[in-house]
Amino acid sequence: MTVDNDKKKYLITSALPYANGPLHFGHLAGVYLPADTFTRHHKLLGHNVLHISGSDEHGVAIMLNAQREKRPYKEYVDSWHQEHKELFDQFNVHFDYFGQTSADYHTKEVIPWFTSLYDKGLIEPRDSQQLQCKSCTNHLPDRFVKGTCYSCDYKDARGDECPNCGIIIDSVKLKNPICQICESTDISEVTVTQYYLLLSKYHNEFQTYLNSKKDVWRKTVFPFVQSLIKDGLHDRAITRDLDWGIDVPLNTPEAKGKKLYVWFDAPIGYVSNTKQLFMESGRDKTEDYIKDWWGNEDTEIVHFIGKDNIIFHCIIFPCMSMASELINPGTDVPSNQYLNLEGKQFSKSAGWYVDAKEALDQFGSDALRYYLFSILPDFSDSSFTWEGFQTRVNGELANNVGNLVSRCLKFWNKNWSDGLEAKSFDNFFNSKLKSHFENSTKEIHHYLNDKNIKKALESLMALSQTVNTYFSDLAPWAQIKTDENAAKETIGVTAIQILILGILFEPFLPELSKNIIKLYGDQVSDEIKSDVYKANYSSLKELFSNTVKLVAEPKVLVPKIDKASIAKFQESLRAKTQ
RNA sequence: CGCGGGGUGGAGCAGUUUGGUAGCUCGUCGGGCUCAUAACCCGAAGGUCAUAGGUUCGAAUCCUAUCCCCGCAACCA
Repeated sequence: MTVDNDKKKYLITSALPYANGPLHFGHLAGVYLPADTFTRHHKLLGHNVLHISGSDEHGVAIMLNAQREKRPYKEYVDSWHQEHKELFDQFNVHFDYFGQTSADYHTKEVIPWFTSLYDKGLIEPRDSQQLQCKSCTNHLPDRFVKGTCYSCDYKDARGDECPNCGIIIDSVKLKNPICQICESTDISEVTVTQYYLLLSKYHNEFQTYLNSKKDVWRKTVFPFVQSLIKDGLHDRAITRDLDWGIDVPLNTPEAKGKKLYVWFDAPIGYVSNTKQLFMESGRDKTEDYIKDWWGNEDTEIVHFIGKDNIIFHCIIFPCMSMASELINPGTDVPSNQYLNLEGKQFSKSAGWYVDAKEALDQFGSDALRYYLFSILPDFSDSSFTWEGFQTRVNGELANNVGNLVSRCLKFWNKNWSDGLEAKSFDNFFNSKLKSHFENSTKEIHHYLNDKNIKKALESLMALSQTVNTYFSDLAPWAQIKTDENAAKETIGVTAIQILILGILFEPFLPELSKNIIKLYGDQVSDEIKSDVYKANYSSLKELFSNTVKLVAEPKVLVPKIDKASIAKFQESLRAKTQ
């Protein structure tokens, strides 16, 4: 097994969840689960790795919803922040730091970004026309206004695009505009001054960066980005007239009352949260969050996101990072496609979603993680179905893995509860099995390094199946009648394979992994786990060079999902379609 | 000609970059086993790889054209 050089660091980020509503399976499968697995993998390999995320708490949508619920903004985002944090905990998605963009430390981190870009002449104020609702006084960005298309007279055109004729709409020109916030038609055009990030000035530098990603970024990412910039980069407004957000850090009259656009400050949250981690943990005071991590050439910066975030993570944030010279741009952006629900896109407003928390309470994290991994939308959209969930968990995880642990370890406990002596295990270490496990481990690592989580888990499941075959071929239940030592060896060697499987499952299903390892007792140290994960079996061999007994009676590790338990979820969705 | 993704045995998918006997999981059928969560193991059937042309000794894979499905992605986070 090759070991990466010690200098290399992995800075892994997960898209900041918007503190404005419940998270569903799409978020988990698209971003948080793959990121968690990738992180756990590198931690087990002993690499220097951080997984950073946090709540994204600014923006118009949050303002409007907080107003609707008549709650103070801060209280509103705090409650969603808490909610999301708990969900991640229950799903065993672990972050080294999960912060908030409404926190003071974040504001402090954002200001230098703005001033640096401003001082370099990459930010300037410009006037533009925008609609404003006279009734509720809100400014109306594209999505907050509807009206009649000025090209085809379609009555229900959106503020950004006409669904009928497909043209890109300039919302100011819409006929008969209607405010989407208060339904008023009393709308007028006003001139507003906003600050623009002059990405057009940065086109060549960005192009150089992009070219270097041709063979790094996924096929679903690189061509898309390339097509977006074929006409050059567009300048973007990065301020808004809102009363919730980070103040524009300028003392000019134009800046008064303006806030930074949420997408300007949000990605900086990755950096501010890293800094806050070091501040709070005091883990290694000498470790500098910029010098050692964000600005370090030996750091691989990996942004896990959904495809709706590509523009920001592949174009705007890299430009901001390079132009401000504050941090290095991302190395890889493994953007996933969308996960649908029973064939249709999740939609909170239409009620077409499953509250991840409710499902978790019913089924636990192993079953849901397993199924979500198996349908991970890494290269194309996929669909969550309750029937698929039941089939895959029962047919694969329960039957293949759960039952394997049961059949072997129960046999062991029933016949030799005092333990098995060293010679029962020894054969694993000089057999073909060992190299088989080494090769499989190598394959799994290869896929994980490639961020191909689905494939990695498939390899692991295939490995588990070979253990079932091994066990069946030797038939210890027959051996024990004629040659007890042979039976002991079958059980011993299978038990070792199960333990290794348990350790290899850690990045995917940490709960299951823990439960399997637990059966073998405290003697399976973190060091042994780490060695075994790297397919180095010497410490494991040492452990099994004594008599070993199981410390716990094996229970059902993976309960079957019965029809009745998924029925109520299916039922509530069916009600939504009527 | 808006852009992107996709169309492979009954279902869900891999394989397409670098052409060379069409693969996986589930389901179905037959057999074995009885340690185990009615689980496990072995074997079999089942595909003109959306369609039509073309290149080639050879095409799921390359080229051209057409059809169908999904999404909207620089002011939805």
